[in-house]
Amino acid sequence: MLDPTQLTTLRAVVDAGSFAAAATQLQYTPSAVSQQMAALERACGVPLFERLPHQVRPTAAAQRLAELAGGPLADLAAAEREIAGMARGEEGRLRVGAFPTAGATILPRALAALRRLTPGAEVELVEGEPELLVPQVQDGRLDLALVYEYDLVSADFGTLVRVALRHEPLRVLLPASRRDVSVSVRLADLRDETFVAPLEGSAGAANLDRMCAAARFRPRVSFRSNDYAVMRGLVGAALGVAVVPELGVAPDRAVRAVPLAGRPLRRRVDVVHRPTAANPLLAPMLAALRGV
Amino acid sequence: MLDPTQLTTLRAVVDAGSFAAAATQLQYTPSAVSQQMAALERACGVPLFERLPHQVRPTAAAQRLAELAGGPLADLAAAEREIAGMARGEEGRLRVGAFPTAGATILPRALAALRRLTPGAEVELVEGEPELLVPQVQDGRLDLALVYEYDLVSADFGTLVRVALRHEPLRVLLPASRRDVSVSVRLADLRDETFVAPLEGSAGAANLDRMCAAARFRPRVSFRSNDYAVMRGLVGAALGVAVVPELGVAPDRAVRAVPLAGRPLRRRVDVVHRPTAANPLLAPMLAALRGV
DNA sequence: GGCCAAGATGAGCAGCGCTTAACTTCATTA
DNA sequence: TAATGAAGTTAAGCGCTGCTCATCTTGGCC
Repeated sequence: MLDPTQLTTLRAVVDAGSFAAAATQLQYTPSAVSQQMAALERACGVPLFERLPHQVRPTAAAQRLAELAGGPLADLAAAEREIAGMARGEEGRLRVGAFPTAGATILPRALAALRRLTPGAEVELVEGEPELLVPQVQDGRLDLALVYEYDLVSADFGTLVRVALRHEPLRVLLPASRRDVSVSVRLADLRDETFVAPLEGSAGAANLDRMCAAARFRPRVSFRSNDYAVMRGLVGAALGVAVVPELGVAPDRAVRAVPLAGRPLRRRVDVVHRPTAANPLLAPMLAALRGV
Repeated sequence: MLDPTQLTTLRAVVDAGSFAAAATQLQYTPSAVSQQMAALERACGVPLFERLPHQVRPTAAAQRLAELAGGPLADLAAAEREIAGMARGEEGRLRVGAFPTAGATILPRALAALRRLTPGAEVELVEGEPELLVPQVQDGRLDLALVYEYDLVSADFGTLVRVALRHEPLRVLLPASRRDVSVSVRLADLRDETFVAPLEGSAGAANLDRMCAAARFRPRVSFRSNDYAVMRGLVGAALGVAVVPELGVAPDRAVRAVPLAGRPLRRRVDVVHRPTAANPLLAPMLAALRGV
């Protein structure tokens, strides 16, 4: 492979018209230019200069080579600049996963902060439950993901790095018509209620089951959904009560959200990523998330 | 400047999927590949691989870089091939000058021979008198030139290299009607003739003057031309006699060409070029010319 | 549990490419 | 004609680079 350094020097020589001028321009000694050009001639197997007293004259081969080398040298420099931009996080793409509620709440604010930090970055968003996102982070399809884990339902994040973002207390959703509870409610007092529960098999459903088991009852379930808006609607229609994390609470005149009495049970929200911080945008994104 | 060797290795790694496979493919040791990629990462300032047990996974930056580098690397290789072709004389251009008669006689045969030697070569032809061509060879506008020099009119070729191609005897052109001379003629016997001479100031005219001066007379000139066909026409019309080199003789029933008696006076035909054999096509062309 | 494969790391060594310095060759100028 | 200076070349020296070889680490696999 022809040496780009020598080709750059060749172009400088052809442009400047002499070894000495090219040396000045490139911050070399004339000797270095002379040796580089001699080496390039050896590599090409063709004379690149006619040696005249006090000057050199580029041959047709040298002029052609200088011309041919211009494009690739510029392209390499452009590639270097683009990669440097990626290194600084000015360009590049970050693939982010998030559980549905986070996508609507935490993420937009974090992404706004990221945009301020790295205006050129592209972000690809994937919504899904932690069980779906974690494998994608592990195998590299995602750079990071927002996931949750109930205190009572441990999840497996393998070797991924977890950064805790927040701990959400769980709330009980009651129809607004219910006046029999005030500032808080004990779960055991809900043993005779009908529950609006998460879908069977989900971490939320397992969490509810374990909470109730700790309170010595099995919840009677009337409806199931993983969509907190749906759950609120059902509760507001007095079709049951629900236990949801704080992010699942929204202003709704038909629904009251009441803290649980006793030891606080929570859902933690984590961001997970591979230990290798391979994407330069990962650090700013983590910073943005922590700042929310 | 990013190192093309490392970029080539990067592409091999991204293609092959592992350092070891790339090493095998490129005839390196795995250690060399590992060190090259570490150096490239240092140069880029961005992780190019996620290190997993027993494998590496190229990051988005690595894939982008491999993609970006493909073009320039291929272009550099293509440039190298083209220059190698020029070095072998398979392509490239040779700029040849020749005096007018040579252009019609010696050159075509030499160029046919050159075409056999280097089929891909391009030849640029310039016709002109030696006084015009020699400076063009000296300053590089021509690679070589066919020139002549009369024995009696020395020419200045500066530092150019001269290769003698042939020595042309001079001939006297007489109207065919002239029966008073047979196998040869002494110049002194032509002292009362009218001459068809080369243009004043040309080497041919100087040659005629000096020849005649040596024979103790000044030629009476009726017509002047540097075109041998014109001169033959004038002689054939019995408007004078002429002295021309052998290349100026052509079959013509109205004209007889007779050798000069006495010490042979000649015109030498040389090829001249700069001492630096900078054009790879120069050597084959010289060979072709010598072969004519 | 032992083995193997992939990659990382350190030592060592050869070669490359720079600078410095001295030399050659001309052109310019006194 | 001699001195000066500029351009290029060449030799010496040295530090850095980049390879190989050897060794180590890690984790999958029989």
